[in-house]
Amino acid sequence: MPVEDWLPAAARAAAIERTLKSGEALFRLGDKTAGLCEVVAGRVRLARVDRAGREIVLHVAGPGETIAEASLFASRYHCDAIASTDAVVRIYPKTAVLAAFAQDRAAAQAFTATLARQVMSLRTRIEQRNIRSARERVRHYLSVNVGADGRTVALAGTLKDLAAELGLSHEALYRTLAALERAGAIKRGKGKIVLMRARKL
Amino acid sequence: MPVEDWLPAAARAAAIERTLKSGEALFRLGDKTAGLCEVVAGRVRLARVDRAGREIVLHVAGPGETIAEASLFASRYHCDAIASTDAVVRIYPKTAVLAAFAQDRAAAQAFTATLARQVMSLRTRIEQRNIRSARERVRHYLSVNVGADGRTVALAGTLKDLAAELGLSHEALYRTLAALERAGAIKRGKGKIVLMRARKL
DNA sequence: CGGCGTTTTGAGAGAGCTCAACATCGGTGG
DNA sequence: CCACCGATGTTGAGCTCTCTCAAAACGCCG
Repeated sequence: MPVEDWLPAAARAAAIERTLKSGEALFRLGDKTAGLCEVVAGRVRLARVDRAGREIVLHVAGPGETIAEASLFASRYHCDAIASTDAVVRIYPKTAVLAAFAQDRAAAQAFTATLARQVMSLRTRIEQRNIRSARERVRHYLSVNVGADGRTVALAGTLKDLAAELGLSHEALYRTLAALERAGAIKRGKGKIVLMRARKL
Repeated sequence: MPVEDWLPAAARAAAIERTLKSGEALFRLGDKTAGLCEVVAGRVRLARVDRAGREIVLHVAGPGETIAEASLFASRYHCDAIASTDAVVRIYPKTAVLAAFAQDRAAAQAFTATLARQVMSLRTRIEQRNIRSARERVRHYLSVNVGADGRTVALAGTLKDLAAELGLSHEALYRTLAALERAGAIKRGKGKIVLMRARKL
């Protein structure tokens, strides 16, 4: 849900805009929280680094999406936010947003509903990450992310990015997609995947 | 955070109490949502069933914890809730809770903060589920769930339950715990695990 | 004591990861 | 316009680790 639809103008007016180069960090785990953040352009990923030094992608946000909602109630960030492409973000300071919620009940409730939806989508992601099989994981991703036509899945970034988002090695993803295409289950296009025969997935 | 601390008495008065036998379902995916649910006694797990017929545990709630928060804003449940032990739950009807939030701003904000925390803990769980290695996954679980003393991890149910919660086969969990104990990293007691040498974990 | 579910241990197979080599593509600069 | 370069995309081979199937020891409760 777009920020303009529910965040009162007073809070929106306090926004700070910031541009990020690809690979640049918006914030790091442990930094003090600034506030709610909306992605205006590009893509920003939330990630943590495991003890083996590998990055674990928790979420990828595109234009219109917000990140760091939970940080309104925390003093420190609990993960990294890094631009996956050149990006522009708007930061709504914590105090301004909380003040707006105190005055505008509808805004507060809309925000709560947003969080509730996020909880559901995170559960879905847990379900995905619990799947060991690359094929099933890809299948699950495709079925969750089909567009309105029910057959097309738009790909935001590179396949390598997707592999990271899926928690697979990029080789495994390549192989799985190739196998699915060979089997006639999908067709790959530039920046998209079209489901051909759900039966074969 | 205990429900009594933030939910207004008016909403609490509308609660319906229900007892569940071990294995009994509180609700199933697709059922119409009733409202917020608090676990009074026993343990209730949230789970989905994957297409291979295996159950994927999304969360296990114990006494004092609430489940189905997100369902306040949805019309259908998006996962199953099943009693892992004999249990008692209190259901606060959706309308009563939403009405309370409309009147009591502090309650609404406390609820929002609860959701925000849940988002964070779900992210942590995604991180965990992304780990392939059984050893690392157990290590992650232990480090996230150590008690106040920093060395003891209380186990709610059986090791088999824990294996399901971790998304591991129970054999893998047994072997991993045995190996960690042999290495002197942990010590197992009844219903608990004590960390001995974090170095060896 | 008998029965059932949990806890253990063993062996084998499958699947993804890692390392490695190579092809492709887009952008840059001569 | 073309050569170069880095990153993405692709494929191959071997290894490791977990899963699965099996079987047995253990513990608890009637």
